Amino acid sequence: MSHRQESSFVSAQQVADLAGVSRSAVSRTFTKGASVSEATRERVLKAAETLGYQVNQLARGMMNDRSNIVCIVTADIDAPYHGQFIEALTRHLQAAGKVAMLVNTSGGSGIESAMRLTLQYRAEASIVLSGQPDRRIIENCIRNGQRVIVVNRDEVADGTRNINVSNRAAAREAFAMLHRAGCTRLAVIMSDVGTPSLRARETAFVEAARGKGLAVTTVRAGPTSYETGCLAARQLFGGPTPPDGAFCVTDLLAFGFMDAARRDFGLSIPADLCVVGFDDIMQSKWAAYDLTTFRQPIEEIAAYMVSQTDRAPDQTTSTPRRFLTERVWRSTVRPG
Amino acid sequence: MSHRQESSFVSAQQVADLAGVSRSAVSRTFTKGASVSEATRERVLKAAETLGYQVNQLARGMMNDRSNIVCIVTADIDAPYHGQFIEALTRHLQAAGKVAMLVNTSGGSGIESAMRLTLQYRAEASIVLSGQPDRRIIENCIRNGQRVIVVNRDEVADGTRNINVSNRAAAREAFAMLHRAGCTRLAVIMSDVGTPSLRARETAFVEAARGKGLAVTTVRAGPTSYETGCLAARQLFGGPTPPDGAFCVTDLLAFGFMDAARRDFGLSIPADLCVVGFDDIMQSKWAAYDLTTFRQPIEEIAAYMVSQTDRAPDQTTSTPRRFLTERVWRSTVRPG
DNA sequence: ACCGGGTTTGCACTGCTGTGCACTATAGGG
DNA sequence: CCCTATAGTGCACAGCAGTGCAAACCCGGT
Repeated sequence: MSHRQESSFVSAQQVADLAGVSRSAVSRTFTKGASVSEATRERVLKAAETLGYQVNQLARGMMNDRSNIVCIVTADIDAPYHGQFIEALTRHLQAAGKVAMLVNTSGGSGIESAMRLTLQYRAEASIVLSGQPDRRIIENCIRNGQRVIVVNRDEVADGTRNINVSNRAAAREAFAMLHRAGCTRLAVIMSDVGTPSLRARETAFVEAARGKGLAVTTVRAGPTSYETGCLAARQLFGGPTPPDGAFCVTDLLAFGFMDAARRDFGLSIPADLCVVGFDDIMQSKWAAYDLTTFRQPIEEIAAYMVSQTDRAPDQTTSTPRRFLTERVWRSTVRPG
Repeated sequence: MSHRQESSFVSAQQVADLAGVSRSAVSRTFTKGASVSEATRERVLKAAETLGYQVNQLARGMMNDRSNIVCIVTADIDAPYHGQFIEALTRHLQAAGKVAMLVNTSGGSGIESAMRLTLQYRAEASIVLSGQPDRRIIENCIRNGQRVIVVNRDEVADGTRNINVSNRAAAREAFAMLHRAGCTRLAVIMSDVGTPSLRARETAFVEAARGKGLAVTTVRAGPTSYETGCLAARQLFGGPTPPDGAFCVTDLLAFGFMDAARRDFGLSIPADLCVVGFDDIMQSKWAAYDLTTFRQPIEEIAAYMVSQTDRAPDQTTSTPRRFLTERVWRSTVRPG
């Protein structure tokens, strides 16, 4: 006889009652490596099947302090790059027996409220894809025994797992490609949010150009979006020094830049203008763009992040893991 | 004195010890509308701040059977349409004080395992964006007191909240637009997954054409993707009856179709070929495509879904809520 | 000083599960 | 037939937070 509301979750006690065993037996049936006889195990499974019982992970998590929840905190979920990243992360997490809690920081509430959610749900780890959480907040997470995994943030807080992508090397190579293609009036299409990884790409490109005695004009016309790319093109080609080679710190920016250059200024790519992007998102191989760019090994990064999600014995700061980008030759740069 | 490991989550007891009050007082300070004096409230808040305490939502959820977790189960998270949907959903969920658990069904484990997760984490509701969960599974969720919200599934199980989009009306209008533009050799670019909404778009278009005495050839060249759109174009324009008007049941298909038609067959749009899409995803307004299509009111749908997420008093089957799509005129159809 | 009314506070119980420990039953060997 | 090793089972407790209830407290009025 259940003392609970009719339409509420089935508990192990109810299964035990129906199967005529103790609740411990039910628990043990669903705990790997516990000692139950085959007979009762079957009785329990049958009763569970009848009632539609599923183990309460919330309670189980409270028991052994392993919620199996991992928080992904990010803004711009609808941006293609983030979408691909989230897809890979959730897939790998589930394969590892964990679940992803997706926390959107675009909603005005900001990142500190996101990290609070992370703690409230006792997530084992937080994967921060975008935004710069305050150092104090991160320290609080770590103090609570949570793992914090961070991409392309240079300042290493104690205990965070850092992941770097070879931004600078790729940016230098981007310059080399444009240089070999004979471009002399160079531009960097940048966004006005100062993410460390984007800044690294910009400065490395500028330095490489300076090494060859070439000046670069940088445009920051807004957030990291297609529209900002359009705007940048209009500023540059409407101005006094139209470029003949551009490095867009993001493929999304490159698309807007290319579209505006072609449609509003009648330029043809790569004849009049060479373009290099960064990320190699799904759209970059679409025929309308066919963008030469640098592939981020999202699958590998996601797999590594998930592996870092396990609570490791040592809390010491590990050296950041470095991932190499791979150059993807397509048709927006003239072959040298 | 804490008997716990050093690096573990802070509990209310520890806060109480530090503040010199009972644990109840701590609980009450963090419970809206409970009776605490201003003095102790401040002492508690101070201690909580010092220790970095956050309420354990897992335990709180176990108490009052309100986990505040809502599961979003979907495949193809990296598809733009899904990305935009997930962004809107998470934003609205967080504004309503809930969190999103993202369950990826692409990982081979399938949808039944996803729904199991949903139950295991005592989610208050499941929002199923793609895939057709077995009727038995849905019934199990409902029996457990969970709300199940489903898009464009015609078969109404008892207690699910259904949401429909005006697929058929839009498809009829798509035909009318192509007809007015003078197209006579029509095609539907379809995917081979039999989602009810996609099928509805196809059949309504075919019926409308038949009403005007026009035949339509349907192509199903693969899953709902850019590449499938390319393939469809190659099949159609390499075949005996190349179309001059195409209805793509998804914008993503339309992009592939247009790119292949332009690049591989030198067609110009809309002079040689008119194209209508469906969804109005972010990329549809990019200059390279500038696709005329039908906008799905994602923001409104997401808001409504989140509102349906609250456990309502009546468990009766509600009539499906219907959302109207809005025609978006761009440049891929000749003006009639 | 005493009493009444209202506000705080602590106790103890609940919800759900995992697990150490003691106990039972069973089988197998001498 | 009896003893022992072992597998299986149930009890009771832990873990964290919310809440009804009763006790304690504070304040003002007489």
